[in-house]
Amino acid sequence: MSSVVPQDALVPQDVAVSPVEKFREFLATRGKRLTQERETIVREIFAEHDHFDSDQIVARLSKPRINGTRVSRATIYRTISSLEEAGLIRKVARANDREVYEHDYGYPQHDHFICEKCSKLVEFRNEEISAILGRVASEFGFRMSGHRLEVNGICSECARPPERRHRKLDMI
Amino acid sequence: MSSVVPQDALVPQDVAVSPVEKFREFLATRGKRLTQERETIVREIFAEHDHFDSDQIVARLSKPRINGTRVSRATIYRTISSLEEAGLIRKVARANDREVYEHDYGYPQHDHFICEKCSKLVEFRNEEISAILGRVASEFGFRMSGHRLEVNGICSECARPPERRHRKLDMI
DNA sequence: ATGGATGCAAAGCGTTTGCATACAG
DNA sequence: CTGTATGCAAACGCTTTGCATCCAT
Repeated sequence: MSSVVPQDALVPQDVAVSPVEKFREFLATRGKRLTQERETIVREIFAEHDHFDSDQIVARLSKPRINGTRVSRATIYRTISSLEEAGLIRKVARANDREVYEHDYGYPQHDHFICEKCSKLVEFRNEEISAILGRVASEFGFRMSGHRLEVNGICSECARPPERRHRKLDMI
Repeated sequence: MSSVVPQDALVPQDVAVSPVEKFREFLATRGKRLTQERETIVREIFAEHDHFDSDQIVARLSKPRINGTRVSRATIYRTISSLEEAGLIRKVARANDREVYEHDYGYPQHDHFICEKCSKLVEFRNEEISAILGRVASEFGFRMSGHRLEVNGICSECARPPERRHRKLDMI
């Protein structure tokens, strides 16, 4: 699963507190602790800005690791749920029967193109949409808290007709 | 001025062919037949314009029926998949770990509010959004085939502060 | 001590599928 | 006859959970 972030609007915003710290605060409000395992998971998830599913994290953390904590599947699932509650991550889509998550903390609201051929997720941002939604919601007396917008179709790469490696060969 | 097309815009459009007939045509192109079971399922699904999940249809059709065919769970799942391929229905959301479908054939494109409290789905239609998406997609060289937009929040009913049945009682 | 956290394995649950049987053309 | 469709039950795959153990305060 790859994700392209072509717009500079989607680089991380400056956030005062790191995801780990943010999570610790959240846990504290629930009388819970930031354990070694939880911290490992958060660091792994926020190591780079990319979409992910639970199984990918399991794959990386649940087998004996040279350096670092090994974390069980159960704990990973439980922690991902907490991270979602904490607002650090959110579900963006479903692919291959798996929930796909992305960072929510420290990144601006955006939506996604999903290529029906290669399953690539491409982020895009558009102010107008949020604005319209806010307006439409209020017309319905609906108190909007967020939205999820997936645009399906074929990405430019997959749409390109199959071509030989070099254009000149086409002249045969 | 409202760009929202309220409920009555979402009544069925005049369609030349009934869902059953449309499905028969689709099946024909695949060398398949419209069986008694398949017809029963389509009729049940299109009996009224409402969202549904597989289990609801199973509940209605998979037990011995006084009048009408009984249909197995497997056939219902298989037929719902076909209906989706045929473009007669489409997935709109996921609720309680189940895919939620709606009629796609004969109804205009629209989006949904989803109440986080009562899970109610409210349809709304807005031309601007489609227009913007078309524009943004083309900027990305993305060939858009459709979209899925869920707006989360609290519906007007659930947002209303809890009040006693009759206002006069409030005066006690 | 004590309540929270982890890991393991088993259970859950919606959905899919293999297979034997039934059926339509 | 031959390919398709159905029903049943078992299989699947992701996710959740019961429970014994472990750990931090």
